[in-house]
Amino acid sequence: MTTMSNRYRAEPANNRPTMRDVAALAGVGTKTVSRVMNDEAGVTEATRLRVLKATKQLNYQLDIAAGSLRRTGRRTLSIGLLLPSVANPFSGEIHRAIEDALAARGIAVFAASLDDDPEREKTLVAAFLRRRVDGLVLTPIAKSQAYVIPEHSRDLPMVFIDREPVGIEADAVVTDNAAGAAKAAAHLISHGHRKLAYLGDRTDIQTARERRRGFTEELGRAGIVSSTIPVLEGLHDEESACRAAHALLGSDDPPTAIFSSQNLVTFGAMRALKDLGLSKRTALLGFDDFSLADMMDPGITVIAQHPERIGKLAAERLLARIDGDHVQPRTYVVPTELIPRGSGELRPPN
Amino acid sequence: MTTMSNRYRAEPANNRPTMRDVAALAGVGTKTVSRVMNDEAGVTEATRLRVLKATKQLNYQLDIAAGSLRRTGRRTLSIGLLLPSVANPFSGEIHRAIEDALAARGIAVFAASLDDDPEREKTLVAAFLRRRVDGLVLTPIAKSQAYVIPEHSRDLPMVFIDREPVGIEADAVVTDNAAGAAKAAAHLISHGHRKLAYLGDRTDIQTARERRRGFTEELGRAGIVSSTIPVLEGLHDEESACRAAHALLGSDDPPTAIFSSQNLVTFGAMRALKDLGLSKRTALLGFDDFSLADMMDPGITVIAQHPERIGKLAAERLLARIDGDHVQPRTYVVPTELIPRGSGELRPPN
DNA sequence: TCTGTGCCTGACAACGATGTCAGGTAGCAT
DNA sequence: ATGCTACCTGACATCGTTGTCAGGCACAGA
Repeated sequence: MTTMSNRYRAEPANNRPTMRDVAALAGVGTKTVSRVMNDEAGVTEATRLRVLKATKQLNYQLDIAAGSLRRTGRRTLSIGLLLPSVANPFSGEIHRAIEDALAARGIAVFAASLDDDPEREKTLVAAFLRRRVDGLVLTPIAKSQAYVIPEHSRDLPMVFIDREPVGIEADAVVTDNAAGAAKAAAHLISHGHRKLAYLGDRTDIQTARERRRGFTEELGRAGIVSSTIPVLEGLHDEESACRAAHALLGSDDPPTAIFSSQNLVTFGAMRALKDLGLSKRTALLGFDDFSLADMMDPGITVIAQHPERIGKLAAERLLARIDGDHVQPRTYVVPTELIPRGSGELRPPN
Repeated sequence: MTTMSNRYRAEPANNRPTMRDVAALAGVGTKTVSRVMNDEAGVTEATRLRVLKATKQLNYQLDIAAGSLRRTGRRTLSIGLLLPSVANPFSGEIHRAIEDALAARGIAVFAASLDDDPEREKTLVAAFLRRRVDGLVLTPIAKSQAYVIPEHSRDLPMVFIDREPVGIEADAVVTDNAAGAAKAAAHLISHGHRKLAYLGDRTDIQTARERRRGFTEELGRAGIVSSTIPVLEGLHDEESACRAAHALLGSDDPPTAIFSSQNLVTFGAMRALKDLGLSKRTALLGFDDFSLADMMDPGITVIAQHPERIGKLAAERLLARIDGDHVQPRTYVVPTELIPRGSGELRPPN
């Protein structure tokens, strides 16, 4: 009879065991199984072993989601992480640092990519909320993050990374972009350059604006009239940066040093310098480190960010909030580091 | 009175609204709200709008986990992804492709890093199972994956990537490692090399063994006695690879061409060649592409894998299984591509 | 022997949602 | 006016787990 009816099942009858199955097999109540699974006190060692044995026999796994439904605090032991792209190495480092910091607490990470799309930001945040994550780590891209105010007020822990949010007061962890760019300018100037050039990313991005600000402010401090310094912006990929650098270097009065505000822009500048045979004549200093920078000829001098520190700090702040910390939200700034490798130490031709 | 008692609350009373709150506000039953939230048929437009309005007013978000508890099929709309490391660019590409393939279905991705630790593999899989993911995409690292047989038999969709699992018959998506390595050998041989060398990764890794097999088999086909070809293995990082390459190139009868089986090994070889000033004399061909390979001098010729294709295929297989596909599990092989950039086309000195 | 004190346990309700199913209403034909 | 559809709608049980709480048992002290 039963075998007959099995024949008509679309799926095998092989259902996942529940706490009741374990309880029945161990001859105890479900609550006792629950206590054992959660390492609660007040269970005899003998009972505990009996339950664990049943657990193994049935290959039972606790259902965290079902538990969190009833559990006080309703923790799902998961958080949502929104990155420019999980395929981006900088994002990958941050992701890894966050994972490491949360793994000890058994918290799993939902990761998703924004692709510079403000709409996606909202969609993905909503998707995380529907999964009742215990917290969010977000890279803001939309014009305003005011849409998460309701959740933030409901005490959903939230930390923004890389850029500060707009329209909401919340924790943020960012690189010291202005100081880093200023450091770059100072470095080039100290190597004798007066004819600098700035190759920058899209100006709608906060970090790009900060880097430009730091750069030009440092020019001011050095007494260089910034109107004499070419500033090419809106470069968001290698190709456009390469074209811009070509134009710059082919002009009547080419710069002796280039500062590029971002990785892809740096790559574009490197290619242009290589094309024109200027790699060893025109100084280049890029914001953001990248692998193999030291293997180039000359090695590429960079302002390195510390993605692993950003990730670690963000995770620590998030955990603190999850644990009930209610201090005033603030922005945490992570310093940069200048790594000289040759390209930034080239001196201007006499 | 209420204000007084509020003073003693640890947390704001600001609880997340439930379906009952929405139902009450809209003046309907919870089931109707459920129907609206899930776009089920059979709700008057007027009712629908009333519910949606209440939804917005309360800022209500459906709880997917709670729903999946009762929902037939018990889908959580999430999957687990296990990678060597989320910080690894190759893994990042795969991750991204998987995310893109699953986003259309509203499926979120839990990502985690293995760090070459077999124990972590089991721990992380268990963590995913406790969250009742709808499927798993795993990079196997443990000696055997037999431990997931119970879950696999319970019809939990599962696709292994990069390496085939051991001790279980399941879908896998892998690069054609042997063919790629053979292609590399043939390429070097066709450029006049007879004195090749092989720099390889740890031999406990399946992909590394496959690459070595493909390489030596091609030597055989070309009539080169493989015992005359130095094979240095067990290189798992840039430093050890660099040392090995140094030893090799400094020997009495150095090779005229080097094949490196993996990115970090390639980097080590590049550094050694640079140190010894041999970059433009000794041919180098690496397995696996990397960014800036074209910016080196000479550009580095590689056997490129297609992480985006691996990820896409893995996600497609997983979705098919989730949708009830029960075909016999098999291994899907993704071809490689030789990208000539200069280093692999150097000819041996006469 | 009897009472009291702890310590273990399990029955039961509840978490937030959905499947089932019966009831109610409107529209149409008779 | 009546009966029949067809369509909407909501009450209720239920998914797998945990919080609450009361009951039971062993052991110690009187």
